[in-house]
Amino acid sequence: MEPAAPDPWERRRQQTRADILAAAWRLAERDGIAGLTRRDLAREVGMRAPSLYTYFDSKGAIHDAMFAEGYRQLLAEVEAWEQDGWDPTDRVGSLTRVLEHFLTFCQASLPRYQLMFTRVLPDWEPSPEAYAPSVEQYARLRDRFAELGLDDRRSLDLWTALSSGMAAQQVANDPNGDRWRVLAHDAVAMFLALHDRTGSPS
Amino acid sequence: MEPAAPDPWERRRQQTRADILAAAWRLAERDGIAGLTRRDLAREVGMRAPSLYTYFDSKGAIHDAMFAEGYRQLLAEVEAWEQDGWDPTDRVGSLTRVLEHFLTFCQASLPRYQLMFTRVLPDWEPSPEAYAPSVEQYARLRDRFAELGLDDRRSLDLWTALSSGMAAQQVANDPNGDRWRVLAHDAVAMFLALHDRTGSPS
DNA sequence: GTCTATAGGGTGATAGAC
DNA sequence: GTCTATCACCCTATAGAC
Repeated sequence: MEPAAPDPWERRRQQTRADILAAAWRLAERDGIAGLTRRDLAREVGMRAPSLYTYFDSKGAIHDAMFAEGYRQLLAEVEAWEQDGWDPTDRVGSLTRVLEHFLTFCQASLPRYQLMFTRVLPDWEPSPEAYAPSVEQYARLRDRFAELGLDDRRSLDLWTALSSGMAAQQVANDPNGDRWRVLAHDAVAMFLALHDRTGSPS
Repeated sequence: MEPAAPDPWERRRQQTRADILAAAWRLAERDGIAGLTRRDLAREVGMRAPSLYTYFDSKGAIHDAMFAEGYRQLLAEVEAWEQDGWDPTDRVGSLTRVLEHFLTFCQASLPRYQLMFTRVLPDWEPSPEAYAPSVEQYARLRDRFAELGLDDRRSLDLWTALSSGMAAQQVANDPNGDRWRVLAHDAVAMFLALHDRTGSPS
């Protein structure tokens, strides 16, 4: 993200920031994303709480960085999924694989899921900069749907509701299982059946 | 809920509890469900914060009471919806009306929606007693689906994912509009199309 | 630059006087 | 039952030593 700075001071600063973020994810896995406190985080990296201000202006800035990191990871995984198995002539198979991968991604880290897709943090919302990758993700989805011949907003809205709903149910009610993930194929089949009959939602 | 107690002291106590709950909903509408504090709540009912402990053992107990109240309201509305317009011979129409009503219910009060269906409160989850009406609600849904000939868990899981996902999208992205609510008919049509073709999800 | 120490304002919760 | 006083914890932020 940041331009490569040959400045060794800047390099060290970025390294420390990365260390702090890694520690933040560790603590979030342990205590929940909302249980992350500056004191704990500082202790985890061997600092005192005020020293974190050198690297992050506020607690919100830490959440911003984690949020952006989550979307970078999602974007990277989406590219990998598409590399392996995206086929516009096989709509059912392609969408099913994407949905299954998405659910797996959500299950892989509960705090990451909560941070990216829910509003568990009452006093924080992503800054516009942190939000940008999320918008990019949506634009990418729209392009892929256009490839499949699904280019109306209603179809996309129905898909986001379906996929986000399945993720929410899976994470909340069967976090370590596959109760909803195994329904991915059915979900995609019914979604596409609607469009195959009428061309687009009535 | 509580057994009718002719004891006037107990009556007055229940009245005060009801007053506190009403004030809690007022403040939650104004400040968000997570912005509800005991000090504000006490001031709203003309008390000091510690006095609330006479009526609610903890802040969680207040959320419990609000949660249970929300499900009592939902149950009452569901019965009204079924009174007016439930017809097992018209599956598309019946489910569409239920879904539209459900989305309207979710939009009617953001704090109620968040309390009942999301986990915006990091340090609270409903007690088993408060959770009971939620289980009852699910059992009722299962019965109604059985009436429609949809009696397998997979169908029910797909439906909960679809309906909760639509509610989440509507509330989060178009809280005062109908962007997802107008898709209710399409959602139900595609859901039932899957079952009409195969009898049940493959 | 990085740290210690500390301040000021929130929160939920409790002890004990009245 | 209701109050005052207080505790423990969290947050943000700053002054000043090293």
